[in-house]
Amino acid sequence: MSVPTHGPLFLTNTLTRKKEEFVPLRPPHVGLYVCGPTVYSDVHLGNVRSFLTFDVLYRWLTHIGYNVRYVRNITDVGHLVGDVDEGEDKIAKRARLEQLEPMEIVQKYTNGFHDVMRLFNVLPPSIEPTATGHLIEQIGMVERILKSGYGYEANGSVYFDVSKYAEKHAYGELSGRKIDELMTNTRDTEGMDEKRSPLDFAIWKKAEPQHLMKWPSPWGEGFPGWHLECSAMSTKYLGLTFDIHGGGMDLKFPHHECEIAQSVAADGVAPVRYWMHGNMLTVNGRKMAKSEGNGFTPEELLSGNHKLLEQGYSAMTVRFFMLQSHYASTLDFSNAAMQAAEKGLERLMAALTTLDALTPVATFDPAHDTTLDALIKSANAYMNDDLNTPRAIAVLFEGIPVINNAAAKREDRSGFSAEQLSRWREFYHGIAGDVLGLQHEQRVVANDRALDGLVQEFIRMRAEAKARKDFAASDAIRDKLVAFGIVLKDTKEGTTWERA
RNA sequence: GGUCGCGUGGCCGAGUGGCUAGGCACAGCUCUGCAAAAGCUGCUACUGCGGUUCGAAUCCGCACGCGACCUCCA
Repeated sequence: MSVPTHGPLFLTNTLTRKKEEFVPLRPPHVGLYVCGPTVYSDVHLGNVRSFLTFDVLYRWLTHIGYNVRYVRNITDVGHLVGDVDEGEDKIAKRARLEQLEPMEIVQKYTNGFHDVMRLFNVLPPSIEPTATGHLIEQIGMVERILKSGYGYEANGSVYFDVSKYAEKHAYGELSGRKIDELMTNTRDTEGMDEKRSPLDFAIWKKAEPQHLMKWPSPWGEGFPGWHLECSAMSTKYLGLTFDIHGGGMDLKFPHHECEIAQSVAADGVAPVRYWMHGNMLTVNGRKMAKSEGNGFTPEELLSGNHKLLEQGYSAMTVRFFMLQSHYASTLDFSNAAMQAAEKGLERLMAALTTLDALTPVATFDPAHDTTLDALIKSANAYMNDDLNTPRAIAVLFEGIPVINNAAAKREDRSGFSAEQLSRWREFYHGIAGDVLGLQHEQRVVANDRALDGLVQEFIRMRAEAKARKDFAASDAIRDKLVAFGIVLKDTKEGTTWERA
C-alpha cells in the first residue's frame, strides 16, 4: 500500500509559517508528540480544544495509512506556579492546599483528564509518559547540556545558558523573537542572582529540604525543569529528530523554544521537523484561561451549571462545534453558536441513522456513485489541506439531502443499490466517525429498553386512533408524550420517537 | 512598548485574485388529518480609505477596532 493513500498531506509548519507537504522521516511510520496537561487541576474546555485538534490529526494520519506513534505526556512535576523559575511547584502547591500527597494530586487529575478525553471521544495516545517516570532520562539530558557547555550549575541548580546558545543558534526562530528584544522587554531580575541572564531557564532545580517532590542527582536533591521533560521523553520514544510536535499556541514561547534549544544543545540536532500549534478558545473574545476565571469544566458544561452557560451541552456538541472551525483560528465560545452546533450535529447524526436504516432498491439512482465519488474526493482534499475539518463537515452536509431524499420517497428512482449503500455508509462512517470522531450520544441510559417499549405501546395506540379517524385521541397521546419530553415523528415507514 | 494575527451575510464560521463553503436562524412551498421530521426554493456578505490589476473580500499601503504572545496557561 502506498503511503499516504489519499494524496499528499499539507500541514502548516509554524517553524516556517508556511503550509508544507508532510513527508515523514521514515514512512510509513510517523512520530507525533503533543504536550499533555499539567495535572494539578481540572482541564477546561480550552484545553480540550487542543487535544481535540491533535486527536483529529492522529486519526487522519492513521486513516490515510500511516503507522503513527503518538506520544502525549503527563506533566506531574517541575511546572512552577510563578515565572522565572522561582515559584512553587504547581502540583506541590495543590497538594498542600488539598492536604494530599503530590502523587495523589497527580493521580486524581490524571484520572479526571482521562475521563474528559473519553467523554469527548479523544483517542488515547500510543504512549503517555510521565515526567516523574523519566528522571533518569532528564538527568542524562542535563548532563549532556552541561557537557556541551550550554548549561551551568549554580547552588545546586542547573540553568540553560540562552545567551551562549544564541551566539551560534537561532534562539527565537520558532516564536519569531529576537534575543535582544527579549532582553529589553524582560522584567527586573532582582532576587534571581543564580541566573546569569533573565532569559536563562532552569533545567534542574535544587529542592529545599521541606520540598516533597525531589530526587537525587549529580547536583544534589532536586527536580527537573518544566521544559526538559518533553525533550527527554520525545527523544526517548521518537528519536533525536521526529516528525511532528504539537501543542497550544501559548506553548510556543517559551516552552517549545526552550525544547528546541535543549535538544540542539544536548544532542546537536533540531528535534522537530513540523511544529503545529492549535489556536485558543475564547469567551467573549478573550482567551479561556484558568487565570482569567472564564473557563468551565466539562461537568459544568454538561450540566449548564455555570454563569456563562444558558443550558447544558453534550460533549459531542462541543466536539462538533470545535471542528466547525479551523484549528489554527481562534474560536469564540457562545451560547448561540453552541445551540446552532447542537442542531447541526443532530441533523448530521440523524442522516447517519437514516443511511444505516435504508434498504436497497432495485431501481436505484446510478448518479449516487458519481455523487459519492465527488464527496470522497473533496473530503479527502480538504482534510489533506491542513486538516480543514469545517470544509470536510460541509462535504458531509452536501450528501445529506441525497440520503434524506432516498428515505422520504418510495416511488421514484432516488434509492440506493446494495453496493451503493455500503459505499456511502463506509464514507460517512469513515469521515464522520473514524476521522472526526463524532458519535451518537448516549442520551438514554439504564431503562432505555423499558422506555422504548412503553413509547412503542403509545405509538401503537395512536395509530389505532388515527385509523378510526379519532384525531382528538391521537393528538392527545402525542401531546401527552411531548409533555414528557418524547417527540413523535411520522414517516412513510411508520412512527419513530426521540427525546426532545 | 515589541512581535504576530484577526476584522466575512441576522448569528457561528470556511475560503480562493474572476467559477457566489457549510451550519444555525428566518420566509414561502411540498408532504401530512394537523403538527413535528424530511424535501424544494429564497436570503449574495466580506471594517473604512487609497493603490496594483481587465478584474480584489482575496495582493500592497494607511486608518480604525479586536485579540494572542512577550510571565504560568492548550
